[in-house]
Amino acid sequence: MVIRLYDSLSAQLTDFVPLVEGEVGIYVCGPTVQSSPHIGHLRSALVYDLWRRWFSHRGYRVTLVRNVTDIDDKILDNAQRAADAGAPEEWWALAYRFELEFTAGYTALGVLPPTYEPRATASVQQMQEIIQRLIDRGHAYPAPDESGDVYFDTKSWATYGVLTRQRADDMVAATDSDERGKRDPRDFALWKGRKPAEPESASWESPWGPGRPGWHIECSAMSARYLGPEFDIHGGGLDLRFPHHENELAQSTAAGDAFAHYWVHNGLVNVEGQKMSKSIGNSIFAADLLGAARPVVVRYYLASAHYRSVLDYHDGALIEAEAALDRIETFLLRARRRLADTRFAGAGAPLLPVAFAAALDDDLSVPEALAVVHDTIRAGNAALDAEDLAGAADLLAAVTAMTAILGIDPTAHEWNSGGDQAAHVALTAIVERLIAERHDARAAKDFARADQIRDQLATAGIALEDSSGATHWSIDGR
RNA sequence: GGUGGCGUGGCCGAGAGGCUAGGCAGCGGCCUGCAAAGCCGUCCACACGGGUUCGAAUCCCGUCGCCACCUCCA
Repeated sequence: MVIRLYDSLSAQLTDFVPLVEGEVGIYVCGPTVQSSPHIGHLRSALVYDLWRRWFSHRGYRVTLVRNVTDIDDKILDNAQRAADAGAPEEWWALAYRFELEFTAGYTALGVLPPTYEPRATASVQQMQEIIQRLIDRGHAYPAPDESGDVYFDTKSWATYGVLTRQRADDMVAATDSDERGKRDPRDFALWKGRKPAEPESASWESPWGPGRPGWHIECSAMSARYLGPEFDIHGGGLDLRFPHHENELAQSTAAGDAFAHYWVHNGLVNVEGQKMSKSIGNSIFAADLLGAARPVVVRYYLASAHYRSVLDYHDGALIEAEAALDRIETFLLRARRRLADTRFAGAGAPLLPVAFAAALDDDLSVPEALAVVHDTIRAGNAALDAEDLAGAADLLAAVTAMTAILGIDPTAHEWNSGGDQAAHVALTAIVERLIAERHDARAAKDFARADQIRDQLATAGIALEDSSGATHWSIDGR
């Protein structure tokens, strides 16, 4: 079965053909760690986590590289601002502090660590080598002023603009405030000469004088360093297509690297139909989102729209996701409860439904895959209703396998951090005592008393469900 | 000016020439002492106007509305 993906460069769905049989190398643009992670960063990381999980399931050996850009104008600006405000923090401390926030957000969401997570500052030498190659090949030039800047010469590269299908002449002239020594306004900085006000720690020696890398070069350097000059998939947010990815593509190919075979871009997240922006102040930060619902609910929500669609965050979005996930959780628990202590416990062929696999093969169509999950749950519930335990066991195994691949099994260990065992034992004793009392009341047809007990437990957030023979209790549906 | 995308039932959100997802909410039923959970049924939509076709939500043309990017961006 072949995996198909939408390649932004050719603008069409394409069969994925790996460079090396059985292997796939994926480079994803990670964050510039200049401020706290928001919902869009989480979605992006999750999208490539899902791609990675699916490729792995399909038997590929996946090398996923997601960088951290830890040197950049904004990081320096923010550090300077902190100093101005009387709360000095070194730029590298600031960058690392935010990097830890990103990692915490990813971890909470169940995003698996990438194979490697390189920092830009650790690959400055590799960047300089590419810049030198570009100069040697006539595609880059040191600025004629004394700035120490080096620019990519867009006019020298005929295919500049292919990724976003733009002709240079049609582009709106850059409103770049600092053109300095550029030959053309579209040229972009590969290397930025050190300015007197900038900290020495943010400066590296180079053949063109002390300075630091421009914004795009780090990805060209790190992708080549870890995946090779030619690799399979390059991913990132849709907003990075231009200029970031366009420039990466231009500089890498102009330097002689074959670069990525496929380009994948994930859609952005809007809030109440609007783009998130600092000026509107409508950003949904990772910490807020993860505080608003169980992490697995957030994961389900972020994964539930197709990865290339715009995802709109609105009031109630998490409640809807919670409802859908509760359905999954209720089935898993119900089925395991019913099958426990039968010969079907833990049985069931763990076969992935064909439709589920086909959906994910088709450009990672998680929405369709989720439809299969829900269809399977309906069939599983029906099997349980009909006391078809063999059938239920198979369907339970299928749902377990599907939700494991998507990382949305709410009963999985990763989402359940132990809790207080002693407290749980104590609670169980009390609740079971009340359930027994209610059982007696029901047997005596004293339904007023039975309902009173149920209502009291409900007030404490404990729900009772009667089924044939036994009463099941749970806290908040869990 | 250039490039790309979107408009689907009460809401979210897939699909992509005929078999017309899925979730949530609603309604009817079954089950239950009553519930809950579950099951069955129901609600059968694709911005608008033309066209192609035996057949269009899907293809083509046009119109309207919305959005993104064009050197800060996941």
